[in-house]
Amino acid sequence: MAGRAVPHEANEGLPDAPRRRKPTINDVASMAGVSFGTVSRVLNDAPDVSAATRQRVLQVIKDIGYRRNRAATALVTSRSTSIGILSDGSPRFGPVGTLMALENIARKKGYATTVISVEQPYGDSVQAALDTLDDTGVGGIIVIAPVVDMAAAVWNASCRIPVEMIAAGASSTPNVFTYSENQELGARLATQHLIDLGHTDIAHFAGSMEWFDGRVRKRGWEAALRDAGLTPGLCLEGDWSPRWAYETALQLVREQKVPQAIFAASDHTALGLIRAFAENGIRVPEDVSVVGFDDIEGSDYFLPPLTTVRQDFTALALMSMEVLLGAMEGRDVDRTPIAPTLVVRDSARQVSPRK
Amino acid sequence: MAGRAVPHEANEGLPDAPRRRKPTINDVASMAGVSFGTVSRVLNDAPDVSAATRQRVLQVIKDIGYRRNRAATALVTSRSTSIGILSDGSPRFGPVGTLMALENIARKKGYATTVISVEQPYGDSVQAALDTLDDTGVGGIIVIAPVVDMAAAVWNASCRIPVEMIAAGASSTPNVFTYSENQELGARLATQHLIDLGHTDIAHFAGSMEWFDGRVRKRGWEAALRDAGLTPGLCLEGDWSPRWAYETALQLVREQKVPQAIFAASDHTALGLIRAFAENGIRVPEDVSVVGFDDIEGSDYFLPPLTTVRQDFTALALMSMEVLLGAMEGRDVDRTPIAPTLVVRDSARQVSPRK
DNA sequence: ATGATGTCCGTAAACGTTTACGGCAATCTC
DNA sequence: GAGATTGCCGTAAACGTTTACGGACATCAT
Repeated sequence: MAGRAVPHEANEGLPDAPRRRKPTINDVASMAGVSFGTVSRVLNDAPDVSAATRQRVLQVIKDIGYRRNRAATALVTSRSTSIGILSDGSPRFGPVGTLMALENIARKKGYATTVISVEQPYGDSVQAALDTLDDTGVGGIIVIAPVVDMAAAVWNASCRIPVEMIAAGASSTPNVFTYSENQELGARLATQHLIDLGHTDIAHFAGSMEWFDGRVRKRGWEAALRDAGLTPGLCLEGDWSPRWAYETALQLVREQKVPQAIFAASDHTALGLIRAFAENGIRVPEDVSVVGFDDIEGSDYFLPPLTTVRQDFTALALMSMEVLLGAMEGRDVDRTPIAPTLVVRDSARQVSPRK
Repeated sequence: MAGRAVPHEANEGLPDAPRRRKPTINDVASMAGVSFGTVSRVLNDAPDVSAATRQRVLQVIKDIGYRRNRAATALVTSRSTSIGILSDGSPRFGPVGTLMALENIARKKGYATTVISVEQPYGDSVQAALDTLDDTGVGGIIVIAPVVDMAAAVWNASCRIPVEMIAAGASSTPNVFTYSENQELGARLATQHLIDLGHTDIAHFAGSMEWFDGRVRKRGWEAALRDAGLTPGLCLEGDWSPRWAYETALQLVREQKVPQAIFAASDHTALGLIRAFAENGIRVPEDVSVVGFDDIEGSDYFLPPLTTVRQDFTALALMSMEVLLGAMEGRDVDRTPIAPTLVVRDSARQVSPRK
């Protein structure tokens, strides 16, 4: 039976090897010939430990692969090293982008993130999620609430720990403060670009009015027009989908009501309406100018490459993490919103002198 | 001072209200007139407690909003109610889709998820992330490893708790077992579709060979061709980006080497090459048939609507969660991979009888 | 009445840390 | 050289649970 190959679980049969139990602070202490108090001190970079001892302890820690038990620490300090993220389950561009960026920033700041998502109807589910997050010992919570109803649920919920909400254009309450990019500005940028190109008949294919983003982008469109002394044109309210935009645009074509220029509330929306036009021989940008919103991957390779507005999710995540950390530590931080940028490509052109 | 509106933080000024400390099991016990042991029993649905007492305790719990301290529980039981997800930081379609789906499934199964992402170079960072995850007390870890290097780092890492890797076509090791969709099948489906349409000159705009997905999709393309008795045509290896596809396709046009049909490794790739063709008067699908992979949002509204293959991330997440949970509980579960499906739209057509 | 049997409940110890406190040398002060 | 000071370290208690054990009381058969 010699030479039997047992590649892993090598300590399986050893009589007194401690069943792969994680080493504790006491193991370290006895191996280093000190008391657990001393080990705790070096773990926490506390003073009152000589350089020599510190070295020795550190060495033992490395040797036996000791890792601090977070549960025990959390229990006694009730401090935590992770932050919670509550998101809606939607796979849409904005929320997902924010989520990924948040995770990245948190990691760089040394925080783990635990995320929970909720689905419609948002009611108790939001409160429950907040509670669960609290239970897991997060120090603060960031809510990605693109949908108005979800934000309302958050406002109505109660929570011991700091809660920050990322919701475009929503207002802060004493319990939960909000942060977001200045999407209204983004919409203004888009619309203004169209105005600068000489267009006066500028329609809006809006997103869902159940979303803050939809509301705010529409508001920006209106405001830009108003400020330029133009009367807002057609505004159709949809659901962000290419399908809706396609069908709505088809309708416009049938009714011969195709506008000069269109600000689409999202790139996906733009995609749908551009196809509807293409199928009917209406060219973008020659016949109608279009600008989108989001700058999704590939929008630079649409036909035509889409002029759109880009949000900086990394900056957003960075700022909102800063804000949350500030709240957790009782600091006060600057809270001016991030500005999106216009990226101009080929889907909008100078108004043509036709007719 | 009567009637003053103080909607929240109501107990702020009360003299002897315990500074909003979370109630403990002892608080519940004393209020219900039992010992903490009894409360623990009702908390854990243990027997040996009379119906009446159970009711009373439950009522108190509800009244004072008691919630079990997870850290304390974890400390003593060393069991956990959350699972860890390790992902690469890439915002690409596949990984993100998987991530979102995993989170959803986990929540439905009553698990919280804590996610950490790592960036290149994957080396110690992967081991560190695994350790951190372990520290936070997760019961198992799912790694989303689209990139070969990352998977290698996982294979080389060591971890006390079960680790499952989602990596297309990678093999299991004793330490970490893998699971994935059958992307090779997906690629075969796409290629076979082109073959069935009568094409014989079928090129492949491949993804990155640093990705499992890129490798496996290429393998599927080759296999389908071989099985049909056809010799594989041109294969260009790229990086998933529309830009690369665009420039590569342009090159093909210049060299007059545009193939009859193309299987693009991703919808984004398809997007780029279609634009290159469009700019040069080459029509899809009239002049060249294209099928993509991913079925990203909006691909049904590309010009033309893209024939592509769709992965079922929900099913994938469900299965892999099942597998992980099985491993955590020592069960054995079925591990046959999910099959993607072909969704045919307008970008591929019967071979034209030109020339 | 006696012992056996069950039902319900209380108690002690443990999980792995942190923190506050106290103690013992060695060094300094005059 | 006596007292005060400093630098280093050990110890006890606490954090909020779970688990194993044991005890009180009522019920039942004999």
